[in-house]
Amino acid sequence: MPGKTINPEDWLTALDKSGLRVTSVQETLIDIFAHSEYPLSAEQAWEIARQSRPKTGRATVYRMVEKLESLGLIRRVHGYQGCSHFVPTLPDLMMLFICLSCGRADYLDSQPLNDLIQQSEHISGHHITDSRLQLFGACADCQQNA
Amino acid sequence: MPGKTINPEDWLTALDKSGLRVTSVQETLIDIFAHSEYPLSAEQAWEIARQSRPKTGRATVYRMVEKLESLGLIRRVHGYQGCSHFVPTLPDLMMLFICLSCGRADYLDSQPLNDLIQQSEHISGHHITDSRLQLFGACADCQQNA
DNA sequence: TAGCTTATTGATACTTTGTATCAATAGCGA
DNA sequence: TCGCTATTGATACAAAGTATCAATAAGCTA
Repeated sequence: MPGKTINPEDWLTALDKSGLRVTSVQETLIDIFAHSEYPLSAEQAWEIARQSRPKTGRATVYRMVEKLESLGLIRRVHGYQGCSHFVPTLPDLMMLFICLSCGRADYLDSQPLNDLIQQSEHISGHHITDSRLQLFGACADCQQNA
Repeated sequence: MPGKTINPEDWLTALDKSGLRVTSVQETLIDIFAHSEYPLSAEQAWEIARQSRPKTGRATVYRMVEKLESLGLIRRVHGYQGCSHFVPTLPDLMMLFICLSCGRADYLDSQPLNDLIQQSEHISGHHITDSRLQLFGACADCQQNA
């Protein structure tokens, strides 16, 4: 599956700019989310964090996940694994595809979604300010290997 | 907000056909979901159910919500109120809009979504078998009254 | 670089949401 | 109407997430 990279440095900068202190827990968690190919829940992130940082607290991870989400650095995945998993946000690549076979996430160009939203606004008369779209299926790799 | 109607009779028929026994709890819950303008959680449905049927058990409601969902009679709303709320499924009207002001749900024609999915499949090479799209904003009514 | 201030952390307790168990109940066919 | 058995309600339990608060550590100041 095609991978787009994420720079943890940028995330720390974003946290710093938001007025928060930059701590070692943050670095650990940012690293975990930035490098995972799979959507992670707070619980899963906690488990991974404790491998390299055993005393990491559970509440701390939940708090940090909340912060990262509210800063827009990670986004919630709605769907097959429940609604408690998160993936890194990639700027300008908004549409999320999850492979039901290997579980990996892929990001698709959001322009078609933007068009759809405009169209729906026009037809319905509603003013649309936000959207959640998730696509599921078999990724290109898994189709070949099947 | 424009309302499309739902026939509880059809739901009971669907339950019957699925091999389940038709019981009074089911009738109560189907009625609740079919007539609510707002997405309801299992917990909320339980509260409403006890108004007319005080001894209704909590687990029973959770079980029934699960059944109704697996039969495709209600669908989960992913978004602002968490991911535990459900709305009735309307055939051929798949795209869901939730008004952030009044909370009501509206159903939009899903053809644009189908087009989008086809387009995304073509571009990405993934095989898309399912999708979740939710739109949020201010409905036509609430825009006027603002 | 040591000290001070205060945001952040970790541990714990708690709340909420959802699931498993099982005897009692009530659909529904005979 | 009877009898079989799926469904129910009550309870206990598990999982997911939040609140509290003393201890810790970031980062400023001198």
